Amino acid sequence: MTPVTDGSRYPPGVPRSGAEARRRLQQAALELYQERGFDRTTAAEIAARAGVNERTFFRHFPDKREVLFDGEAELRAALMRAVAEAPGGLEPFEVLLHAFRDSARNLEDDRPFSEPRWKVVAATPALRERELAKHAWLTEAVAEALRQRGAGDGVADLAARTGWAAYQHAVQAWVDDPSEGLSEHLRRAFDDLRALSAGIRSG
Amino acid sequence: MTPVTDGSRYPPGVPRSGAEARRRLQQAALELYQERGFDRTTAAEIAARAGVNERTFFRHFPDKREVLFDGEAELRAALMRAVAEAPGGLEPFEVLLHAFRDSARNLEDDRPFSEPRWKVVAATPALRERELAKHAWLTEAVAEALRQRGAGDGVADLAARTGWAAYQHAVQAWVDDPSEGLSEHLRRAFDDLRALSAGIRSG
DNA sequence: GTGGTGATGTCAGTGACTGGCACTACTTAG
DNA sequence: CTAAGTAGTGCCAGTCACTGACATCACCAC
Repeated sequence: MTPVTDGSRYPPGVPRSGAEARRRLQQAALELYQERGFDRTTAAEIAARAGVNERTFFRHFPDKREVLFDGEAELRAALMRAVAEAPGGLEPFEVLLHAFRDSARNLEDDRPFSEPRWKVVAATPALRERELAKHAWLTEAVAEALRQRGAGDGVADLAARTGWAAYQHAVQAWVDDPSEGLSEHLRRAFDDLRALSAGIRSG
Repeated sequence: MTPVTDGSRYPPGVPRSGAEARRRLQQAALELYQERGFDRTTAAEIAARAGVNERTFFRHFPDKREVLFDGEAELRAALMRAVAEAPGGLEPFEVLLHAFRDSARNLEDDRPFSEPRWKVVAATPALRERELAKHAWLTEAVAEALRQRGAGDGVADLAARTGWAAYQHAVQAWVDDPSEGLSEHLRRAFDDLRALSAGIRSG
């Protein structure tokens, strides 16, 4: 009997929910990116470590980068919800400070889990590019949420862009100096932004 | 006589400065990206239209995206120079407003030439990603220039990030409404930023 | 005209990603 | 309990981005 395709080497007993394979692929990818670096890791290697076929990798993720950026849709939704649920009567930047602090809590809780991911992303140009694209996407979501809160188009866009920039500054400061909480860094970032802006002579 | 490799099909009479081929490749790439879209354009097609070998394309540009992002080093240098040469005694944001207006002049002059490029970039996710990476690179340059002007690390980073965000907002506003100059949009962006920031309650 | 240098052409090869088809596990209607 | 139906996977062939190695060609200096 000549060896024919057996159709599946997927481990027996493991439910084929798809979510399982997905998780294993993410885990395997992160490990390999840490061990060998992103560039010297092939999709086939990731799939092998996850116990699936290379083709399956690309069924779960559109490309090698995206495997590290899962859950951005949830983050976007959470961010928009936080903006929407901020107390009424607040100025746009105060709304953002409120929303970012919300997001900050998750960030601080997940730090031990997501720190290795950060390091890999920070060390890999291709992954930083993707991250910046995700941030642009999130910034648009923030602007949209501000609009839904009644802000004008111009104000919403400007506040979202500059507010996000301040947020990123705070995150960076927090990574460099974790002795203070992200919430404190955020507070200081917006305060400093206010001080800086006060130096603009109008006209 | 069997046909052997002739070594070069580079058009005779054309000097091999390299800069010539480079320009032709950029032109061909932009044309093809406009006609068929970035994704359905192969590097071989670009090279063919430019009259060179595919390999030559990758000698001039590290990848298919970079061909549309030439001269960023000069832009970076010009930006840093503009920051350095801003009048003394100005607040950080005023320095940036000054520098961005400088950059804005070039942007407005080159508009007819660079507008098709913008459209292609805006329409192609892969190219937008690259553009965001370039912007991050330029933002770091601005921060560095502010530091060389005596600004502290924290202030330089925050001002560069938020200032760049305001700049991008202004550029977008200008593209949407060219009836006013970019310089005016910039002025308004920074004024609006000041007004927004004034709404932050410190603490 | 001879040698050096820079730009190119040619070829082979790796790896990301895709389409198509077959197969298997889990679900649901009957 | 059996028969579709569906979702998740394996397998294969193919395109294309990109790279390394080597030969060839144009131009410049001596």
